[in-house]
Amino acid sequence: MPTFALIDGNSFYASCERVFRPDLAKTPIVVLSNNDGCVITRTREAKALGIRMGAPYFEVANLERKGLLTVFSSNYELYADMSRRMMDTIASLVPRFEVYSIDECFADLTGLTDDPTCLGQRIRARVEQWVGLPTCVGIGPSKTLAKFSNHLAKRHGKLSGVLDWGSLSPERQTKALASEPAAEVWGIGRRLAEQLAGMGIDSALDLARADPALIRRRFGVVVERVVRELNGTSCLTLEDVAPPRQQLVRSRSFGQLIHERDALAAALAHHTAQAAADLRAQGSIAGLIGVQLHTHRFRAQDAQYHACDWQALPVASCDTLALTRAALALLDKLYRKGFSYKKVGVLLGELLTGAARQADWLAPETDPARQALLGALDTVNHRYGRGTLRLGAEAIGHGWQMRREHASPCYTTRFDQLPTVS
DNA sequence: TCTGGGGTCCTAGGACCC
DNA sequence: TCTGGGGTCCTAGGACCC
Repeated sequence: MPTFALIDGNSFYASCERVFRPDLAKTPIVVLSNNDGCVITRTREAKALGIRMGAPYFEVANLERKGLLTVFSSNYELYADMSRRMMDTIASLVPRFEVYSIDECFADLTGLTDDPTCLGQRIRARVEQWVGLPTCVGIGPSKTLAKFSNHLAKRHGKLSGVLDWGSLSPERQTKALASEPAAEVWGIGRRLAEQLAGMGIDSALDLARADPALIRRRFGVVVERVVRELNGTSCLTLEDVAPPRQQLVRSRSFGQLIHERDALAAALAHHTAQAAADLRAQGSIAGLIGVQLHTHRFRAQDAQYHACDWQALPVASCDTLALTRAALALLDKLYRKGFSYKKVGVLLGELLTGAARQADWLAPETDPARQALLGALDTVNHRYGRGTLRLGAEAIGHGWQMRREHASPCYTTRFDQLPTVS
């Protein structure tokens, strides 16, 4: 029987901030979405203040003004680097693992002779000591039960952050499933939870006891797998090699509404440059490029315009210049004067990676001089920070930058922002 | 006044083919 | 009156995840 562990960081983004701000160890913290829009991470203390997940910033600004809450703009450069350190540390203790998201990973503990709970505690202790981040570990015979155990480990302080499903008696397992709503189960979102409730399936236990054949007919194979996994039959495997991405999207809302084509073009050129760099970092080329343009969807009084168009690239490419040219041409097709724009984005599709890319014998070799130029671009931007070297197109318009009024330094990735010892 | 961004998978239905 | 049965590919939409 397989054994999976799910390890995830507690209030991950906020915990990353705390590593460099020990003065905030016990205080309520929230981290905001891009553009300081809404709350996406809350510490336990912030939850205790009654702050909702997804609450718009203005709802919590009051608490901040009174000094009851510390607010951070999201700093993905910092979180991504802390994530890498956390994953490297976990890799030093488990034979195989899968990075599932920025703050969590699955590990395969099948066949290990160690007691799973002890191993879970070792993982927690090492991540805490080496990286400074608090984690919880859930262990079970399926990924879904590992997730569920992790959820229980978070909820019940008595468990000291680790729960092995296999260590519970059948009676305790039944009680645990009965104590949580079906919506807490991985793979059951709001819509499915509503439909399940209509069938009298309210708790995780109800779901575990549902007839898989009936569930399959009503909801398809995905939910059927959830039911089987809840009963300890593993249907999902550990994917330790990440499949290459199939598409890449890069878009941001603006800090303020934009009317002029040039400002849109500057923002779009910026997103395209970032997307092209991401593409090169994973060794892919794109065959298709798209641009999307949006007005502010929450401003009902404004005329709305939402447009998107695609263009096949003559040659699949990861070249910043070629992609930017194509993106700007699409923008000029889509742009209509007179609207107040809130967001622009670039989409790259038909990505080819690795072997698939080699097999594309129709694609001519990229010009070596151009390759050297792109290599230099990536090297400089990696060493001195993204955006150090960029195209002129990014600089022709202003006013589109994100709002990030509570940004912390990139303590670990920029020389000029290293933490100093006082 | 203020409400993010980036992914994946599955299914149903239509076009088309033999 | 009768008017098959599969396949594949593509797209749109819906659901989920973090």
